[in-house]
Amino acid sequence: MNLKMSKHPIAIEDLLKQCSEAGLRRTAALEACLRVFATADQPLTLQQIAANAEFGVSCDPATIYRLVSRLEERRIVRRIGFHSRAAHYCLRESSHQDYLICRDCGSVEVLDIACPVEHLEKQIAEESGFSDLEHELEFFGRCGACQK
Amino acid sequence: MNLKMSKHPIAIEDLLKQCSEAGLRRTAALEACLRVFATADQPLTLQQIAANAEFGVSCDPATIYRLVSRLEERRIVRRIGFHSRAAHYCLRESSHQDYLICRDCGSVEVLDIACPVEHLEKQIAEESGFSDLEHELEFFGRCGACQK
DNA sequence: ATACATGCAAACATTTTGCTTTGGC
DNA sequence: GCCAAAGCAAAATGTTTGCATGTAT
Repeated sequence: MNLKMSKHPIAIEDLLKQCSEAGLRRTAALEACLRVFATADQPLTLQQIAANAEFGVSCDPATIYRLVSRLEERRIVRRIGFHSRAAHYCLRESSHQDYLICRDCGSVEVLDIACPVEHLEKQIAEESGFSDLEHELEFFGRCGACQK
Repeated sequence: MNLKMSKHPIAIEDLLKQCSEAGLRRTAALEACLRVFATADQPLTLQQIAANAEFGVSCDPATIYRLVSRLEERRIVRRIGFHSRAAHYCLRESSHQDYLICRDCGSVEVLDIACPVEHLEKQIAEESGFSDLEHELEFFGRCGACQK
């Protein structure tokens, strides 16, 4: 089994169509941004998007920020990881690493569940050459209070 | 089954002992910080630590930053989530949400694995009252290059 | 006494917003 | 022509460092 993702080519035109259906205008920055996303083999920061060779045009950071935010709102791209700007810390003593996080209010709950990926972790350690593997599992959603 | 974590009391003295064995001095800020961590029911930001009622003493943000960094280095606390300061984005089109991340160089690889938590996600959705659940699974470690 | 920890101030990186101008529809 | 998007500038947020002073060991 190969762990790395096998990339099938993504058609920019399809993405552009999605965007226009979502009410976005076909601008140079949008096309550039989609080109970068479509060819990227890993998640990118806003800076990395701008710096990518595929991007081609020069563009203000604020523009990329707003553009990607729009894409995120329209669920064409996803922002990964904790959405909070600040880092979170907890005692290592507690072995829990599974979280339930509200997208809206940012609340973080710790889940008390049996970890389902122990076996997977071993396999990844062997195949990837990474050492000292640990993992975290996060569930993102909208909490009861924020649904109202 | 109750998803929420059941907290067993954590002895501050034990933590202080760990710290002193790790070469840290027993300062007011250290004690305050451990008090907060020991009573917290979720991961905290540096600001939340300082603002917590348990903290008690007033203390410069830079001090807390360095203190928690020291605790992290000594593996007494853990920093959760992507360690990068910048947010990462990717196309939603690709359904992959499993990552292998190097703690040192920050590289992010996308893993092509069958997701082991579908079932769990349904259960959590039912029991938590959260809507629109999605999840991410991250493996953190040290990549081959960074091990040298 | 010494080295580690703190406070204060400043630099830094990134995100976010306000306002004007440009350009897609 | 209208409204969304871009550019530019500045504020906001959170992290990180430098240096002088304080304090645990």
